[in-house]
Amino acid sequence: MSVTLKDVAQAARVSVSTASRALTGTGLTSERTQQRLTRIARELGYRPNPIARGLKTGQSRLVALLVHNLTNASFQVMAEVMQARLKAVGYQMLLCIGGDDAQQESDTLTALVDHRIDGLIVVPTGKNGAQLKALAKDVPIVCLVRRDDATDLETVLADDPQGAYLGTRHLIELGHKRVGLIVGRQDTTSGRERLSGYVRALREAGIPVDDTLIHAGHFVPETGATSCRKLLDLPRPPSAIFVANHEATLGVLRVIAERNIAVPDDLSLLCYEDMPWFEWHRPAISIVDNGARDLANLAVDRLLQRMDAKGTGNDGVREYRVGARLVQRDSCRRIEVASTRAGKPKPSIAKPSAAKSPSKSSAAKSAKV
Amino acid sequence: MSVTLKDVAQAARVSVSTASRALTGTGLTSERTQQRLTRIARELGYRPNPIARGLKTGQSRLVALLVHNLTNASFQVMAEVMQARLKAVGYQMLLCIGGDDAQQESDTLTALVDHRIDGLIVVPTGKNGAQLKALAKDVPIVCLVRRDDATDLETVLADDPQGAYLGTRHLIELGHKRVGLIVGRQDTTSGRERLSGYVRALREAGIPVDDTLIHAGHFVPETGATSCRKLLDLPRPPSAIFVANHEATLGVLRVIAERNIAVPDDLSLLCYEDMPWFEWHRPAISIVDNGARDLANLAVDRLLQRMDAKGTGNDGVREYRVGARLVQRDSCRRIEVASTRAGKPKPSIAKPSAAKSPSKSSAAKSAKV
DNA sequence: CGATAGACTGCAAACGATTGCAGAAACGCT
DNA sequence: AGCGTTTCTGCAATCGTTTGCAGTCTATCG
Repeated sequence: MSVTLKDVAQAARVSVSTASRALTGTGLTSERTQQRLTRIARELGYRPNPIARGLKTGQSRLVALLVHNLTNASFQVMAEVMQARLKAVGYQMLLCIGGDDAQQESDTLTALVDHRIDGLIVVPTGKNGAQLKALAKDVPIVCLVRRDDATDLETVLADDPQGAYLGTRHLIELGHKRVGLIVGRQDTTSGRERLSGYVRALREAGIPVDDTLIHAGHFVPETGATSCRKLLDLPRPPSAIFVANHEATLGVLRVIAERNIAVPDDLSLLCYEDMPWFEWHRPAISIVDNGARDLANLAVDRLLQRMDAKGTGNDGVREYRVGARLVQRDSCRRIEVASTRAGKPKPSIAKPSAAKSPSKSSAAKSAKV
Repeated sequence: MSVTLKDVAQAARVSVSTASRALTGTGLTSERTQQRLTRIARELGYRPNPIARGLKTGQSRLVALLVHNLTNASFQVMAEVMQARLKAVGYQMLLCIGGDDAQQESDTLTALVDHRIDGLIVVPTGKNGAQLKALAKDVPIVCLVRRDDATDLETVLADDPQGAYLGTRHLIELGHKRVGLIVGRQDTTSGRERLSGYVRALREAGIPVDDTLIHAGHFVPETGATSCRKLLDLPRPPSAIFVANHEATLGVLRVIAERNIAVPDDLSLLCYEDMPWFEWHRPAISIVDNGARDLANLAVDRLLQRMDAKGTGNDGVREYRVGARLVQRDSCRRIEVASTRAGKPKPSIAKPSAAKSPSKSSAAKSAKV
């Protein structure tokens, strides 16, 4: 079948062990034989068998990335970034789709460690914490994007509190007083943290938090649709909606289309995490970018370090954050008075009038004074 | 570290070989010892080491799926389907992103065979035909969605000629005489085949093929935008556009939004391959479904069969097609049929008759095309 | 010139499983 | 009881590498 080390050794008239040492560079080998062997190996097209090697060394040069699904565009770019990074240092990346099913995730997990992966980056569903914790003894693990509270694994998170804060503040600075929030389930890290960022921005601006403006739900488009309808049907509907639940975005857009709502003229819209077509949507949709590339890079950094420092256990830091940033496009508009259509005359005398740094809002088309 | 076969054998006071035979079920083993061993193995938490097993058997129980990217939604569902299917028969699926880079694809390919994968399903870029052909000697390979002309690999294709034919015929049956086609590069299987299906439907209906209505381009949104503009700017623009290039769809939608064109009142739109948000877009977009799930299933079927019938080489059939079907939603509209009885070439401009579709046509704030 | 360190090299034993072959036990039959 | 079958079990080799240990060779020094 394929060329083995033995073949190379025979061709070079040395023993297998010498060949091994020469090719791996380990051990003492004379300069000459080393060069000779690499040449011969190349000529013969020798490729070391990772399986045999793995059996002996206990390593596989395989790193797995386990995500629950790939519909979220961020995961696609993360996967690509990671694959490139890992390949550069000699690892093959295994991308596995865990599904939302706990059993499925669990099975995949054991299959992976059976295969003696050298490292694992996982977006935990939170349903297999115990297993993850146990596995962490055998293989370096880094959690991504979500924290699993049942473990104390090293975790790389988006700075969701900050991202949600930035987004909300942006809308407030544009003059919005009633900002609807559609956010994810409150039993997830991101769900909670984004809500808190939203609240913080409101507080900071002295705007009271109105519970009727906040909708938390599952990570599916339907959530977005129903939440959006409820928001719009409010007696005093919001002048801006912050969709801080990526998966809900489609549902929101659907309702907006259904009702022929003009964005941003009738309603400002801000979303979370980019989609490739957002900038081509009319109007182009402004977003809070959670920094997927940075997340991916940091996760790989952490994992590699962890894999190197095999024995070294608890090294202090367990949680990393990567910054979020606002990407302004055309779906948010400056308004003067908060509620435009609701009859109630709003006391426009906002107390601590924020808007100290209006920032050059991108081509604000209609900032009537 | 982990429990080995030796541990189990010792605990059961039998030899390793007996333990192996009992647990794998191969060979002759007494019913009693078999049960006893399985029990002990379970108690000890024994998990066979796939690496060691692989070294001996030459198999890895790993199957790879290599795609060039995951942005195409079809690939995501295919990946999920395949993973589930393969897991059910005891294989772990490796999902690899080849990128559009030939070198990258090539590297990944060799890494995979180095790891002794048992099978490979690949969406070939067409740039590594020679390598694929060589690899096919070592490992069963099935091509998916695209054919690599440099090889004679077994290939599972969508029925693009039929799909394009169905779509075009649908539009024709709705009364459209001028159907614009936006299609992929003509050096790809799908690009050519979809064009041919379009032409066939036209011919069959006695409609002359107008080259100015046909735009072939790269698999990127920009293609869709520029093609769409050109079509709309024609002296006699089409009354329907068939976007048979999935990746171009976003560009088309963008132009339609830009120009405030009312779909389907002013223009009928038919796309190829679903996206999860198509049914929520307003209007919901009709598509030709290429049958991603079926494709995935068939590919797995073929691969598994091929993996079983190891030695058996050329078994005749080399190309499989899975049927396409039309999914009618709201983006295509019947227009006044020019002539029901004779093929009278009637150049009359379609009048804006609103009678036909009772649906709440969207405000129609726009002028005519 | 011989001893000795130092630099390489080869032998052989792992790693954890599978598997051909031969020996042992159990069974039925005359 | 003796014999041939059948049924099970164990020994040992093997897959392709790595690696501890011991042996060989060269060169250097006294």
